[in-house]
Amino acid sequence: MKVTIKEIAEKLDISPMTVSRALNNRENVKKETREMILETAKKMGYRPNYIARSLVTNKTNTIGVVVPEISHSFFPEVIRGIEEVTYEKGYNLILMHSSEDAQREVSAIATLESKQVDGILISIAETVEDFSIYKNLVDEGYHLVFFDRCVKGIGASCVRLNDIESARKITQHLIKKHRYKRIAHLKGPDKISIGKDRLDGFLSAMKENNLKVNKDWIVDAGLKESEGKRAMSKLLDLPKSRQPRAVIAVNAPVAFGAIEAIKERGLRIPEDIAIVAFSDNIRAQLISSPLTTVRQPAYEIGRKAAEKLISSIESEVADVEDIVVNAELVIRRSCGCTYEPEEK
Amino acid sequence: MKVTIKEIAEKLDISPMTVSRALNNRENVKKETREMILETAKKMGYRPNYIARSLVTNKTNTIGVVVPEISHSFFPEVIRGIEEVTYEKGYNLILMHSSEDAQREVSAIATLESKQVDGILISIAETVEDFSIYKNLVDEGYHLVFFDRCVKGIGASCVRLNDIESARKITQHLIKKHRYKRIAHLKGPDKISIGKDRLDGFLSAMKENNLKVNKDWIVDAGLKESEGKRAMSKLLDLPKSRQPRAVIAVNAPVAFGAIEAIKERGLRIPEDIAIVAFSDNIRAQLISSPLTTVRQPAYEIGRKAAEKLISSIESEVADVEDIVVNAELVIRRSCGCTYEPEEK
DNA sequence: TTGTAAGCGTTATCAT
DNA sequence: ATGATAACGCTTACAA
Repeated sequence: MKVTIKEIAEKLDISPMTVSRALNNRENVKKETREMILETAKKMGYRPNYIARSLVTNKTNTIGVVVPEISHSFFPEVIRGIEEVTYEKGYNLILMHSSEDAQREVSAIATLESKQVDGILISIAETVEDFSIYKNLVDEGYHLVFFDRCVKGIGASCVRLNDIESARKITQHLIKKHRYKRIAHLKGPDKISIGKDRLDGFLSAMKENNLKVNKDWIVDAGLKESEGKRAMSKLLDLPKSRQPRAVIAVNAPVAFGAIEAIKERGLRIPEDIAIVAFSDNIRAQLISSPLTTVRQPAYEIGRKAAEKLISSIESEVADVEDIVVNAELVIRRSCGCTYEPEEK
Repeated sequence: MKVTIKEIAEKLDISPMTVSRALNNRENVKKETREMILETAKKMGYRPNYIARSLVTNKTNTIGVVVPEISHSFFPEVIRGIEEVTYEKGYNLILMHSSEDAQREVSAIATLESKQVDGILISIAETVEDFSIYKNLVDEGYHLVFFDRCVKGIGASCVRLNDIESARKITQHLIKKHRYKRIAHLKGPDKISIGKDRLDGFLSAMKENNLKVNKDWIVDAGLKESEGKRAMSKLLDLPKSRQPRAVIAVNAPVAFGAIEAIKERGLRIPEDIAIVAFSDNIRAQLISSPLTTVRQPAYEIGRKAAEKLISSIESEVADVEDIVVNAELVIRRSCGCTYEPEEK
C-alpha cells in the first residue's frame, strides 16, 4: 500500500539509486529518465520515507521544543515565532510540555534525543534543580538553545529579555515618577534567570537611589498565583510601619495573587499600595486597577531562538551567544499613573 | 559519540539481540545479564534510536497536528488538551501550522506522511476548497480525526461543537429574552462546518419563531476581523428601515470587526444594535460593551480528538464517530442583558 | 536463555 | 548517466 523507491524502480526496470537521485533533484540524471520517474512516482502516490532517510543521513530536519506550560499567552506566542522560522527553513517541530515538572522535563528531553532531533529549544521548568542534564547535552555536542528561562555558563546560547535592565527601568519608574521609597519585591525562584535577574535589577536601582531595602521586603513568591497571594499576605502581616508602599511582582500571575491578598484586606490599588509586574498579559488591562507591566516580545523571542538554533545546526560553529531582547514598559493605573483604558 | 546497542554488546561480549531484549524489558533474559546490560547502558549514556526502531516496526508513536493558526486562545488550548492525552498514552506531537493557507496545509500533510506519523489531527484551513486530499488519506488507511473544523462524509471521525444547537440557543436568547425580530447573521465560509452549521441553527430558530430573514441579513464575513468589519458595514449601508436590530457573528474576531464598524457610525451597543458571537475569548469581556458569546470547551475538544485518534490507531477498527461537545452561553452586555463584570 | 541472519527504505560510495 | 553494494540502528523470526 505504501509505495517505495524500490517499487518505482522495479516498475520502470531501473535501479533504485537512479530513482532516488531523480526524486531528490540531483544533477546526474538524464532529463527523460527523471521525467519518467517523477511522473510514475506521482501516479503511484509515492511519499518519501523520512524515517529511512534520516537513518542514513543522520539528520531529521526536526527540532524539539520544550515549554513548561502552554495555557497562558506567552508560550503559544513564542511557539508561533518558532514555528514561523522553522517553516521558512524547512524544519519541523516536535512539541513537548513539561508542566513545570522537572521529572517530566527530563523524560521530554530523553524522548527528543531518541527521536534524533537536530536540536532542542527549551524553556526550563520552574522546579528544575539539577542543571547537569543540560550540561551533558551540550558536552555531547547537542545543539541546545534556551529561551526565556535560561541556564548560564554551560555553553549554550540563550534568548531572553533584558531582565536586569527591565527591572531597573520599572523600579526607576516607581522611584522617580512616583517618589515611592518603600518598595518590596515578590521574587521568583533563584535558580532560574528571571528570578535572579529581576531581583538584581531591582536591587541595583534601589541602591543607585540610596534607598534602603528592608530584608522583609524580598519575599519568595514562586511563579504562580497562589504563591503570589501567600507572599503578599506575608508583607501585609508586617506591622503597618514596616509595610512597603509599592510592590514589584516577578510575573503577572504572582501579581494577580498579590492583588487578591490586597483586596481581601480592604486596601486600595494604587492609593494604599501600588503594584507592578513583569510579563504583560491581556488580563492585566482587564482588572479593576489595570496593571502596569513589562511587556515581553514573545513572538520575537521565539523567532530569535529558532534562528539561532538552526544557524548553529547548519553552520556547526559553537558560537555561544546571549541574545537579549528589550522589553517595553506598559504604564497603567496600578503604579499610580493616570490611565486611559485601551480598547482592543 | 552516540552509543548504539551494538557497542554495548561488543563491550559486554554478548549479542546485540540480548541487549535489545534487556533494554526493552522482554521476559527471556537472565536476571544478571539484564542487570549488567542496563547498568552498562546507563553508564555509556545509551539512548534508543527511535528512528531506527520505527523503520522496522513501522510505528513512530507520533501523531501530527495541523492547526490553521496559533495566535488566538482557542487552538493553544486545544493543543494543550491534545498534548495531555498524547503524553498519557506515550505519543509525541508534531505540530504543523497552515496559517489558514490551503497550499501550506497540503504540504504540512505531505510532511506528516513522510514522517510516518501514526495518525493526523487536523482543523482545516479556511481557504480549503478541495477535500479529496482528506478523502485520499482515509482511503489509503490513514488515521485521521478532524477537530473543530470538520469535513463530513469522507469516513473520518470528527470532534466538534454542537454548532447547530448552539446557534439555535443563542438565536432563541435574542428572540425570547429580548424580543428582537430583525436579526442578521455575519456568516462564515460555507465550505467549513462552522460556517454552515451556525447558519443552519440560526435559520432554524428564526423559522421556528416565524421570523422573516431578510436576504440582505445573511452576509459573508469570512473568519477574520477585517472581513467582519466589511460585512457589518454592508448591513449598516442598508436603508435604516431595512437594518437589523441584532447581529450574530460567526466568531469573535468577526464580531470585533463588526463592533468597530458600528462604533465608527456612532451607534451604541446594545441600545442601537445588539451583537453576539460564537467563540468566547478574553477580549470579549474586556471591551466596553462586553460581548455575549458561545464559549467553546477547547481543552476538552483537544482531549477527545486525541483520544479518538489514538484509540483508532491502537484498535485498528474504523469506527467513525461524530463526537459533539456542548458549548455554553456566556451572557454579557452586548445582547442587551444587564451584566456584572467578571473579575479575573 | 542466547545467538544468527535478514530486512525495514533510504542514501553514500565506488564502480561501470 | 546509471548501477551494485553496503550501511544506518534496530527488531523479527528462527535456530541453537
